[in-house]
This record gives sequence, structure tokens and C-alpha cells, in this order.
Amino acid sequence: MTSKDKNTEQVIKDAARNVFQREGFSGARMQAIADEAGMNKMMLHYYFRSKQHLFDVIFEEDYSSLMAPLAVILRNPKLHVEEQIITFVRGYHDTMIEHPRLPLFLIHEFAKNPHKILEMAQKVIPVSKSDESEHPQLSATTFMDQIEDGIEKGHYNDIDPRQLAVSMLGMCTHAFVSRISVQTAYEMSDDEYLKFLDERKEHVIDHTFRILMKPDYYQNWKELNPNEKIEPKT
Amino acid sequence: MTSKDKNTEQVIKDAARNVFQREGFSGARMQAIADEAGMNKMMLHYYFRSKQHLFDVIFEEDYSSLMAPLAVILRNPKLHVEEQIITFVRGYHDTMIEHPRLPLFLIHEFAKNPHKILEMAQKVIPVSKSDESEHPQLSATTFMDQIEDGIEKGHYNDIDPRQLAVSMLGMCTHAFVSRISVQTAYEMSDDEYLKFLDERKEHVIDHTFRILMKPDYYQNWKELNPNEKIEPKT
DNA sequence: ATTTATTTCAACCAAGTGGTTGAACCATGA
DNA sequence: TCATGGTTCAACCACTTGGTTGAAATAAAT
Repeated sequence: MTSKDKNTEQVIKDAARNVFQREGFSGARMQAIADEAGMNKMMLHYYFRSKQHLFDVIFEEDYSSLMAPLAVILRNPKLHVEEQIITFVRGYHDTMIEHPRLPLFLIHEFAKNPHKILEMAQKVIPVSKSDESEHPQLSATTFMDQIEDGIEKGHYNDIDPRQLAVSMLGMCTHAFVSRISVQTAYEMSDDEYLKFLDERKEHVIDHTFRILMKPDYYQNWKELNPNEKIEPKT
Repeated sequence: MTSKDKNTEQVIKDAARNVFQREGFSGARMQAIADEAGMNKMMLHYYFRSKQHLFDVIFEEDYSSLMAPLAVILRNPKLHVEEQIITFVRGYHDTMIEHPRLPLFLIHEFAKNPHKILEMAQKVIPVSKSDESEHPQLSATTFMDQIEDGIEKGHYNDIDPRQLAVSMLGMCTHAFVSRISVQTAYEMSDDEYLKFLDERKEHVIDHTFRILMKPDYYQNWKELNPNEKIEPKT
């Protein structure tokens, strides 16, 4: 296996990623991938046996790139919930700004092939031997537990942590999965929308904190963390 | 055109809707639709010229069923923002609980065919002659204006109304578009997830209000509107 | 009853699909 | 130099796809 091999393989994967993310599995054509990669259709089968196999490789890579960092953050017991949220939302946005079609692609293919979600989850977030003590199958245990804790202490609003998590995820992804609708409704150019997305990072953090924290606790937190420039004036 | 015609037409549309929502346009097969409708493939072409035409009919109907009520609510100047949010979130959830695949279907097809969003928007939300005075192209003008107003009055937090709208939409849709992921992560049965979705209605309203309103204003509002049972104890 | 128009279908077709073949190409090393 | 092995390709293949045909069944009209 020469260095040229690696290169060809990567060229194919990049092309495949573009086409699959744009068209979905059933909409993607092997010929279209070959064209985009600038080579013969045969090469795709030479390096990756079949369309399905090529797709699986791409899908797993994409899933990992979005979810692995997430899992690391949310199960890190050294981070406070506040830090987890900030790190997560910023990292998530940065990844999606770089790969805007990623979330819709994953969501759509999962919806068409629900069983994949189990395979993927196990492949990408293997249970490390060190922290099997609690609920090894739930990646967000630490996150959830900390919230329950904050509620008991009276710092946080008495909300359902599961509902908060879904809300936060929704706030993060919606500007990407529904990009065209939003951009059209707000009559934005591509550049304006990029700016909107970049600003949105801090807004989502602020929105999440407003849902989570009691008002005076949030006020206090902001004074203690002046370095975190949440919600800049627009 | 007999009553049987209407019936056959409707049977085909129901089957087509199922298959299209499940598989997307490129994943859907005319044979699969025919099978699901329990009739010959020819019938589909007899009643609806082509796959594309059949799809367009379904897509427009689906888009209308989700968006038309929304537009009516958001541009109704007689409703306060608070009422608009409550009515919108509840109605949106009810529609999606009945047609869970609707939002992901629309989002995915829009992403693959961005130009459609303009046609659809104009077909479904025609500018009524009565209220062309302001920004006839923006369906959410009233909603946005009221929020700006509330911010000036000091009732609402100094947030970007556009960001709030995206957050609200995201909170509404995410539990549906990412259903499999969420349901798997929370290890819920189908029945449990239905309950989760039903409860979620009030949580989303509460989350939105917490983002929007200043804490004391929200407290005051809840006391003035005891009939609105936002965020029931879980 | 007989004509006429609509509705249904099995069989078919041309174009496109993922995938294969067999030969050419090209770097490497003996 | 010439084998050897991996790499590239045009042409091809079996099968699926959306769409069509022409005729049979059915209903409606005279």
C-alpha cells in the first residue's frame, strides 16, 4: 500500500461524503461519486467493495466526528454542567459550521435505518473499563445527575433534565437542518447566515442557561465568570 | 368523476404519502406505492401522470397541513405573543404527534430541492389583500414586532427575536426528527415516548417563556393566567 | 341491447442502476 | 530487461426503474 493509495482512498471518501450528504444513500449515484472524484466508477468498487460498504464507512466516520467529542464532554465528571454546556454547544456549532449537511444527513439515514443507531452508538462510544461503575450504557449520566443535583440544591429550576437536553439539542441543530427555510424567511445572504450561525452559539448557551438556572443564580454565575462572553449585544 | 374515483385517488394518495414520508422521493418506488395501495402500478400513472407529479401533490398537501395554521397564528394581530406561542406550540405538536414523519420529510426534501421552498411559501401563504400594509412577504412580522415592543417595555429579556424563533422551532421539531436517537438514548418504549411528546408540549412553552420573559414578568403572567397549566409536575 | 367512455390490468420497453470483466498501465525489484 | 504486483479503465452485464401499451372488464348512455 503506497502513499498514492491512501490519497486515492481519501479522494474517493471526500467525493462520496459530498454526494451522500447532499443526496442521501438512495439518491446518491456511484457515477456521480466517480465524477466528483475525477476517476472511473470501477475505482470505487476497487477500494470499497460496494455502494453499501462505501456508505457505511462514510456514515460511521461522520457519526463519530459529531458524536465522539460530545460523549467525551458529557461524561467528563470533572466538568461542571455549566462548562459542559458551553463546551458542548460551541464545539457542536463549530463542527456543524464546517460540515453543515452533517446533522440532517445523520438524522435522515437514522430515520430510514433505525437499527443502525444501536451499532453506531456501540462502535463510537465504547464503554471504557474505568467508568463502568454507574450506568455504562447511558452516555449522559453525569450530565443528568449533575442537573438533578443542582435542582435539589435550589440552583436550578425544577425542570425535567431529559426535556432540557432535547431542547438544547434542538436549539443546536435546527439552524442547520432547516437552514434553507430560516435563511429564506429572514432574507439573508450566505455570508449573513454564517454570521447568524456564529452569533447563535452564544445565544443557544444563553437560552439553555435561562431554561436551566434560577434567575439570581444565573446572574451570580455571570458575575463570577466574566470571561464567558455569553450573549453579546447585537 | 364518480365517488369511486375520489376514493381510488385518496387511497393512492394515502399510500404515496406513507411511502414518500418513509423513504423520501428518491428512495420511494412506484411499485411500493402500488403495493401499499393494493392496486396495479398503472393506476398511479392513470390518476397522477408521473412519480414527480404525485410527489408534488403529496408534498404540497403535507406542507400546507403543517404551515398554514402556523401562518394564521403568527400573523394574527389580535393575539398576544404569549397566546401565539401557546397556540402555536400546542397545535404544532398535535399535528406532528398525528403525523410524526412530516417534519423530517419536509426538511429533507427542502434541503434537496431548495427552490421549492419559494414556490411552496407563495402557494400556501398567499398574501391576503387586507394586510399588505406592512411586510407582506414575512409571515412572522406581527410576532417579531410584538417581541421588539415587549423588550422596549422591559417585559422581555433583551434577546434577538430571530434567535428566539429558531430556538422555539428547534425545540418543537427535534423530538420528532430525532425521535429514534432520543427514544433509544432514554430507553423508552413507544408508549412512553408518546407520553414524553405529549408532556413536552407544555415544557417547550415553559422553556420558550423562560428565554423570552424577564423572571418577574413571567411569574406575574403565570399568576394572571392560572388556567394555562404550563409545566405540570412530572 | 348496443354503443361509448371510463377504469383496471398483465406484459412490455427504454433508460439507468450497481457491479464485473479482461486487458492495459505502471512502478518496483531481481 | 523483464517479471511481478498493484492500479486504472472502457466496455459490458444482469437487473431494477419509471413509464407505456393494448386489450379486457365495467359502468353509463342511447
